[in-house]
This record gives sequence, structure tokens and C-alpha cells, in this order.
Amino acid sequence: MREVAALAKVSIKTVSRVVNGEAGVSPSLARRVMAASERLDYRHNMTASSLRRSDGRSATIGVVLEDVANPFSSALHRAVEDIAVRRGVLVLAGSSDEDEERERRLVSAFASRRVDGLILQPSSHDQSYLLTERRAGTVIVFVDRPPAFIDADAVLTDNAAGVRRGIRHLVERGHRRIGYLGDLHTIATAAERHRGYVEELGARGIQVDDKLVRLDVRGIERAEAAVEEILGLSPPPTAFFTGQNLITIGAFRALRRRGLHNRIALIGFDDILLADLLEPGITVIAQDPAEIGRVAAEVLFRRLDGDRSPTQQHIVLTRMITRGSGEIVP
Amino acid sequence: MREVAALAKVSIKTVSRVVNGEAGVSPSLARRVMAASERLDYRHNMTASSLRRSDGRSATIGVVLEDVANPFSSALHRAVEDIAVRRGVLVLAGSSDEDEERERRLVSAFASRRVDGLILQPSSHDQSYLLTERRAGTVIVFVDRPPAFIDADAVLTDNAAGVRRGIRHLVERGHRRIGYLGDLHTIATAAERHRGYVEELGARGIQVDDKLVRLDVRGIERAEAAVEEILGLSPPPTAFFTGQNLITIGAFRALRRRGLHNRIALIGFDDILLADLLEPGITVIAQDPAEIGRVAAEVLFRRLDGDRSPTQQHIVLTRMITRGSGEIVP
DNA sequence: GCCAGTCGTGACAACGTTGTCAAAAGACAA
DNA sequence: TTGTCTTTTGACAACGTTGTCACGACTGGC
Repeated sequence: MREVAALAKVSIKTVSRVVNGEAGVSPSLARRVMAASERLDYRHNMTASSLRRSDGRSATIGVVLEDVANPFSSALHRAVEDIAVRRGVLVLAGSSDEDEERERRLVSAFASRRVDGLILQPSSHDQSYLLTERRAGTVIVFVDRPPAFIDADAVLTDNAAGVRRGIRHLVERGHRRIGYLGDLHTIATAAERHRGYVEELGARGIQVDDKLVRLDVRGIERAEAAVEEILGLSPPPTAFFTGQNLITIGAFRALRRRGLHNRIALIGFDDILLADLLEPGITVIAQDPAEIGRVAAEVLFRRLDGDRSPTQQHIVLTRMITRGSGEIVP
Repeated sequence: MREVAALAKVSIKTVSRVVNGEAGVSPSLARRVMAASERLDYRHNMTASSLRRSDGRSATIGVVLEDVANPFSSALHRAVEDIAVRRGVLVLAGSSDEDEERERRLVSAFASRRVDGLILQPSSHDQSYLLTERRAGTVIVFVDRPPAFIDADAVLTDNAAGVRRGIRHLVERGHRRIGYLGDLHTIATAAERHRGYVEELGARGIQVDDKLVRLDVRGIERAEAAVEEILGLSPPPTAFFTGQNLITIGAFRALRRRGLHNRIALIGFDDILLADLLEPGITVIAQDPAEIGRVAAEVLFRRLDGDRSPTQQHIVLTRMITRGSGEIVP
């Protein structure tokens, strides 16, 4: 900047004004400064700028997701990015891998880079450590899972309601023995989904049979094994509800291996790419990760713009997509 | 930092030393400083630090991908992140959407935040604009597509060789009329893949029939339509090779609608989640995006560590996964 | 007891910006 | 012309750090 000022024969303050598009610089000077900065390949240094600026904004936000490579997280990530770029804000992304420690390290790394805001899909069970960050002025928005021990904005899916919808669908088609496979019950969404299963069965006057339920099922292989086991019961279930997309894939695999994929109904939580091309197509309760990301980013920027209203929970609705597997009758 | 220094009754320089883990601070003072910074919730300010540091490193790198939400890009992104976190480096990610202008804006935004390095999946056809950044000391590594008008490290897939492998597989099973659907031929990888198709047919003494070839096919719907058209020819092809994963999905859809999915062979470039659960399973030439990301990150950090050897192209091999669709005989 | 060498510590400037404020330059009315 | 008011410009300090260097307090050998 100094060099640009020297070349244009103005003070560096004037260069700063031109670079920031401030009013009150005569057009002739502005042109001279532009030409000089062009010629010297000048690049504005945002780190120095944000250091000196009164608001201290870095025009950067951080996103902590379970895994940037999984389809749910990455769709959410992309939606956040789209809102952010419009404001010239960049996105730092990190994967917590369902690991509390990793989540904290990421948050801390983001904090030392002075991000303006944080979008967090929490893996931890207590986010009170974020109070410090918030006191420092960082805006925090939770996605997918609610905050614990801290009051913050959150954008969540109607997990229990979505599952109830799916279970109702099965019950209405005559199913009474419906198996349920859920992810780690320590994950808030998994617990909510299981609750939806129990509640809807209860509301329909159907007793929950614990032998048909497996929680803490992680990944495709475990889901396959669990389905195999449950199918060994007599009488076996006539339908399955799977509470997570990898579990759905595992369940479908197991059913197909047994040749039961057209005999036993299956509804999964969370949509799966290609689910429509399978035989039968898999009926799912689809979440809308892009919408979650969009809403979260909007809330975040509204807060950054000075919104001081009480924190709020935003619910993004699920949608049932019927494709065949959920319409099999017992 | 000043406050911490005051509370611990030392100079801020000593606090700086403790924070950076520099040797030569007496244990008693170090403890006092730690206690004070704990008590005041002190957070090291990396922006100020990188501003002052002699190497000017920000411990942040930028990744520009086609779309952080697509499975190829996000797997690559994740692999980069894994290497980066180990070094305490954070990752800024952005999506260029195959748009030259957006790519440049992202690069420029990254540059003003003084990223130490850049991993770029280029959408543009001339990256000489990066010369400025590199002169400023930013390390640049290309992924998936080779650099144009700039000499830089690159990590690429053996696109042509992969396609040739697939075509050979089909020819060996007796196919002579093999349809080909490719993405925008302006994308370097798409052009390479098409080249592989032409070369392998040539090597096998089979004349390329232009009527069986469609380039610039973007997305699932267009692929469906293209397959429908080609199937209308007489004689129709006995096999298809699809040069991109959405195209593969579209082709499979079209074949299934016509009830030809067990009659006409299909091999796709790039693996698809669930491809093994379809009927028949889809044979693919799989890329390894995670490996590409890993290698790219390693090259980048090696450069940051001072490696000055000539730039290099690293080739990541493809792997054929046979699942049924590619083994159908004419 | 003296000197050289080592170790721990702090004062100060500097990194590249922007906020503040004052000075200079121009515009206009009397 | 003078005085007042507005607009444009620049000098300087400050943001939160770290590099440089110098100072004082030890240590150990003679």
C-alpha cells in the first residue's frame, strides 16, 4: 500500500480510501491510485484490515460439521457458502467426526482466526465452552442438533414428527410388527427419531417390542447384521424403519440378500441418491440439508447485522417420498 | 495479551513467548502466565500474529472446487482437511460451479486473506492470473485438471487410460458398437476421457461411429435423452460407456425405462454410491478423490516446507469395479 | 574477586491497515 | 478582498502481535 501511495504520489490513507470505495476522493486521484495499484499488482490485506478496523470483522465464518464429505453435511455446507459469498464472506470448514475433542479444537482454531460467526453441528454434549467465544462477539448458530447448556439460535429438522409420519404410513398399510434401527442414541437427532417411533406406535395402540429395536447401530455393516438378527425372530417383523441413511443402505442390502426386499417394507430417514433406481425404490423421510444451511446462514448474518431479538429454534420440515419399499403390505 | 501480561506481572513479550511455546522462559513465570491467560479467557489472535511474523504464514489454505457438495469434490476436500489439521492448518473452501469468473473471485478473496497455499480444481482455461499470487509466495497445486498457461504441480487421474481399460473390457466381451456420452468437452478431463475412447477403439481396429457419440452432455436428464436417441438407431449399440457419474445415472435410467438394463452393457466413469445395489450392479472405472486430495495436500505442504524441486504431475490411478452391467455380452 | 559466557527478561519497533483529527484547498457570499 | 463553510487530503496513532537487541542476573573457571 505504501508503494502504491508512492507511485500515485498520494498518502497511504488516500489509497486506503480508494481501496475501500469510500466517498470523498476526487475522481482524478482515484484514477491515479487505481492505475498504480494495478501496475504493482496490489492485493488488499484483509488480515491487517480486520485487525485495525473498529468492528474487527474478518469477513470469514466457520462451519463445523460431522464430516464435510458426507452428503448431508456437504449440502448444508454448500448452502451456507452460497449465502456467504453474496456478502463477500468466506467459509472455513471442518469435520468433527462425532468427536467432542476435535470439535473443540476446530472451534478454538476458528476463534483464533477471529471468525465473525460459527455454524455448528455439535458432537459434544455440552457447549458451554462456547460462552467465551460468544462473549467475544462471535455469533453462533446450531444446525441439525440443539444446543446444550447454552442459549443459542438453532435450525433443526422435525425428527420425531418425520419418523411418526413414516410409522403412520406403515401402520396404515397394516403393519404391526415394525423393526427399528437407530444410530448412536447419544446423538440428539437419533434419540429424537427413536422417540418418534415409540410415540407413534403408542398413539396407534401398538406395544413396542424391544426385540425389534436396535439402537447404537453405526454404519452399513452393523445395520446389515442387525437386520439379519431381527429377521431370525419368530414371528419376524413385516416392516423396518431405519433412522439414518447408512443404516437404510445396510438394511436394504440384508433384505436383498435374503430375497425379502419385495416382501418386507422399508422406510428410511434421510434421502439417498439413487434410491429411486433400486428395486423397489426406497421410500424415505427426506430432510432438506440445503434449507437448513440456508436458514442457518440467514440467521447468522441477521445477528451480525445487529439483530438482538431472543434466540429462536427454526424447524425445517421433512418430506415423505414414496417409491415403493414403504408401500409393501404385510 | 496486554491484560494477561499485567495480571501475570510480566511483559507482553514474555506472554508471547509462553503462548508460542518458545524455550527460555522459567517454569514459574510460564505457570503464572498460563494461569493469567486462563483466567482472562485469553485467545491468541492469529491474524495479528501472522501479520507480524517474519514468514507471514496464516496457517490457512484455500481450496477451490467445482462444488463442495458433490461427492467427488467433497471427498477430496475431506482428504485435504485431514492432512491440514495435523499441521494446525485450516481450510477455506469455495465452489466455482464451473464458472471462470467465480473461480477468480474466490482466488482473489483467498489471496486477500493471505492463504499460505491454494488447491485448485480449475474451471477456467487460462490460469496465468495466478502468477501474481505465486510471486507473492502462495503455493498452488492443481487437482483433477491440469494447469494451463502456468507451470504448477498437479495431481490428476489417468482419465484416458481408465476409459481405455473400460472400453477394452467391453470389446473383449464382444462389443463392437459402443455408445459414448461425455461431459462438456471444454472440461479437460472430459476431453481426455473421450480421447481414451477413440484411442482404444482405434487400437482394436474398430471404426468410431459418430452417431454413437454424444459430447457436451450435462446432467441426468440430458443423458437420459441422449441414450434414448442413440437407442433409436439401427442397429443400436450393444453397450454404452458414460464419461461422468450423473451421465451414468441418466443412462441407467433410460435403459431401465426401456427394459434394456440387462441386455445392453454399461460402464461408467467415476463410482456411484449404491451402484452395487442396483440390478444389475453398475460396473465403473472408479476414481480415488480422497487419494487425489491427500497427494495434493502433501505436495502443497512439502512446497511450504521449502521444497524447490521442479513442478511435477502426479497421476492417481483408476480402478475398475465389475458389478454386472459391464459384463453383459452382446 | 574478577571476567567471560549463558540465561531469562523486557523495551521498542514494526507488520499493513484504518480511525481520528487537523490542515489545506476550494467555493461562495458579502 | 475577506470571512465562512465545505470538501479533499494527509500525519499520526493504534489494532495485537513478534523480531531484534540490549540489559541484568546468574554460573563457573581462574
